Amino acid sequence: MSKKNELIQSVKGTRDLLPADTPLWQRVEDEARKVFEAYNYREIRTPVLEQTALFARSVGSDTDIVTKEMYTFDDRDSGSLTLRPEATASVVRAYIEHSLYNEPGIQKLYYFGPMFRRERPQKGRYRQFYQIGAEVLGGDHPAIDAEVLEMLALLLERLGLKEFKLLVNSVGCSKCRPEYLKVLRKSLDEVKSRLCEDCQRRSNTNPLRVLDCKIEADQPIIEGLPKIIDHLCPECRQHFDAVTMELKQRGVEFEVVPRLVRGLDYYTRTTFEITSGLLGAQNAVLGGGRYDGLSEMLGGPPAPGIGFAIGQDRLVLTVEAASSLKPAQPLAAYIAWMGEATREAATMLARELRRERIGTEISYHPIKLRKAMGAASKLQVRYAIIIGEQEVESGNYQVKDMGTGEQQSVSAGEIAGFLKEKLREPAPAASPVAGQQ
RNA sequence: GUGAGCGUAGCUCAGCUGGUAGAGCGCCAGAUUGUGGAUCUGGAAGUCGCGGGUUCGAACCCCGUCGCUCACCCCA
Repeated sequence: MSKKNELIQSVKGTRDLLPADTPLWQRVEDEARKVFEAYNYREIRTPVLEQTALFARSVGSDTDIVTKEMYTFDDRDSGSLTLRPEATASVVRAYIEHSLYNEPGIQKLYYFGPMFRRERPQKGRYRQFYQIGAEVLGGDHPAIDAEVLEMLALLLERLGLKEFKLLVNSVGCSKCRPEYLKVLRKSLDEVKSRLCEDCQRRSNTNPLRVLDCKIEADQPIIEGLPKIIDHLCPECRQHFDAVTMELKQRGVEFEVVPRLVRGLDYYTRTTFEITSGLLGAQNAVLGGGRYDGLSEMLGGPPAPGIGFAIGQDRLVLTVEAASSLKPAQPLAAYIAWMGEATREAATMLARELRRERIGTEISYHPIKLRKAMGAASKLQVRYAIIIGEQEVESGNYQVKDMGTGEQQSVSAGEIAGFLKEKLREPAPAASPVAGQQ
């Protein structure tokens, strides 16, 4: 341990999720899985590493993600590779590569996993971050868009979240968007001088971004700018109207936000975002939209699609802030044994309980009963099982309810069954079990 | 890439105009050799982020550097 051994820390923007954190993450993942599968989505797992060209072509070679945020390196024999900054491109690539378009019906796919973007970290934004996402490929019916949003609303509801807003817009298609951009540029030229510095720059580089400006003083001016939903082609207009109508039918609350523009090039028509006031500046919990041309951009057949990505880090922050989920009861039982003469009996009981999926802890070396009870208490187990020489002799062990302090004698062979029966009942109010509905 | 704030014990933090480090919580042990959560007593644990400078003397002042956080940008 010389002083020269410098401490090695986790890489900037990455973090460890410790045992104190993971139950919430698991809970969010479990709920997402259940909801998605109820809507007939199936899981897909794609590599974290992809050819750089995949993202350059789909996300857009002029976007911030591609120009300055990707972790890219040259592999010895595979050319330029990139740690995925998002997963939609990968899912569509896999869809094409394995000809999933030949499967009957449309494909509904979901995924979980880490994404990588080299940005300056801040609250809710990390260099390795996690997304829970889904894609629907092979259909462009407005009912699909509406169903996706209905599903998302259900997921958030199941996670106990109420403070969120669904924002919806349409960004048109390759036919109507260029027309709109012309109109927007023209209007911007007239008002540009009155906008903030950033917006003046955006007017040239990315006029759509001006609509997303958060500067108070700019708002009245932005209000006056032409809206893309007023410049949609008849097909896009019809699609948008159908989506909003269906959302109303399904009882999904939403708000049409003409200024909602998404940052990735492949989006067409429906775009959406869900924001939470419980986050900081990075208030988007999830975002997504339709991408009807993406499959073709990647060399596949025409295959319209729509999808979303939930920022899991942000969702967890939101759930935490709303404290809508209670921590789970950690463990069911602790076995307290006294002296070497009781070791075997205790070990065998632990083995049996664990085989019966009853969470059990036991000391590896003999300790005083007092210490054992202290350990049981710290672990917050529901039951302590006491095995001393008397118990081994009689074959009846002491089972103590740590909540009430009541203790009873149960024969060794019946303990597993006894605990299983008891554990079926919810724990007393002092230690609620997560997610009981 | 830009800006601001903050780095003192495992955690949360105190430490006045520079005099060489403290509290609470947690942890360990004992009071209590077969019964936990309370209480009391004791204990372990700090290169005061790192490097340099000023000074008789630096956790404190100055410079640099690294890290974290938040914000801009952008996005999940």
